[in-house]
Amino acid sequence: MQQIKHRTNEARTAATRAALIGAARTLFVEKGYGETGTPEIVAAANVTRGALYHHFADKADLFRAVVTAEAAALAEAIDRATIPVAAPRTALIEGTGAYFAAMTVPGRARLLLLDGPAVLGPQTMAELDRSLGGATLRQGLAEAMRRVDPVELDALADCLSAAFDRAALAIAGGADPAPYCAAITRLIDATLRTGRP
Amino acid sequence: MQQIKHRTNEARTAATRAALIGAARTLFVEKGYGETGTPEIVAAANVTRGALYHHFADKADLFRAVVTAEAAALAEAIDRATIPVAAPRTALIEGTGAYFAAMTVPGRARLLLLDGPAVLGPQTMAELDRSLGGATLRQGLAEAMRRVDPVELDALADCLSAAFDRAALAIAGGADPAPYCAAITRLIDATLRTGRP
DNA sequence: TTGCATACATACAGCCTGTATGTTAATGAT
DNA sequence: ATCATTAACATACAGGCTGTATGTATGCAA
Repeated sequence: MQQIKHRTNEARTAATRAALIGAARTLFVEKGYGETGTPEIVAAANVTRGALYHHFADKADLFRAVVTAEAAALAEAIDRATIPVAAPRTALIEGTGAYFAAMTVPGRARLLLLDGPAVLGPQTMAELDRSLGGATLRQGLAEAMRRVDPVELDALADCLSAAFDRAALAIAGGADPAPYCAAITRLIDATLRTGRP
Repeated sequence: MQQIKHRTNEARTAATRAALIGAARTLFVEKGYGETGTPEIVAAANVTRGALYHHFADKADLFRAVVTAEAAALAEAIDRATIPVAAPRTALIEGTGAYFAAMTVPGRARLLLLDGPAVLGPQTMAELDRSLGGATLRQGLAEAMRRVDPVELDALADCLSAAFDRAALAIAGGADPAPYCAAITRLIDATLRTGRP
């Protein structure tokens, strides 16, 4: 630990930011945003509060960085698992399966579905979702239901994703995944059936 | 304001509790749970912090009282609007309409759908919902879809109510209600259609 | 009326947040 | 290679907030 000579500034910044985000993620998941103090975070990251407030505007800004990283990891996991498929219905089913699988990462549901919306607001979370994960669900629905008004399709995608979120949260909370998967599959199939008479 | 002689203890308690819950509700809605301090609350309620901590264990306990009252008001509004109807499909559509109408009360969506779950936890909110609003949606679904496994029906009701919640939150956030109502109606009809082949 | 419990009010200790200021090391220009 | 500048911290401080401990007055029951 003594050979740390001539470290470039860029590397220093990356290291401390990563340490802070990692430690903060652990504590935010364990105790929640409100119950986690910055002294605790910097102690876990082996830095001082000065470093924290040098890299982040405030505690909420650090939390935003944690949530953004988590959303990016989620999007990447889904992208990685989603192989381009022909049938739109299959794509939707597989997509939600990938979503559920990626959502089992410990703490992810709490960060993205519980504390995130409360601390950063729903519109910030929606923008984040749009900029990263993209409108995968919306596109899948659009492809499968051509005759639906695009404005209603937006709302429909929003409501369906809320249903998926609730299922993911319930599973993360210890619920049996099977009935939720069945319910979600039923919901998708039922919705698709209304798109083409 | 000087004629307050010989007030019974019960009345005093009811008055201060009501003043605290009312003031807290206003501030929690305006600024959120985390950004609202107890000094602010007691100033708005014209009491001292001593009174607050005499009637409530801590700030979260006061918040719980606010959320409980809000959930009770929501349940009562829905009960009041829901006239016993014969057709189960009509009952479901009317029920969600009553839910949306009751959810337009300013601040209600934030309290019940945003800060509530984050501060009190999803299971506490679910228990609260169960003890007050009851399983209206679940019962309606069960009546319309006899052949579905009860366990899956629970999950289905949970997911559907999440979709309703998202719609209510979006509308409370300024979104156009029309497409959301259309999407929800479509979702209900599509789901019901899967219950009876 | 007298003793007790309730309903507060006040004071205090500890923690946490954000900022201001100081210090060291890297970077860019000469 | 040197020097000025700036980034990357570290430390110290002020203010506010939470929860508790203690004190007081009023309703209540015997």
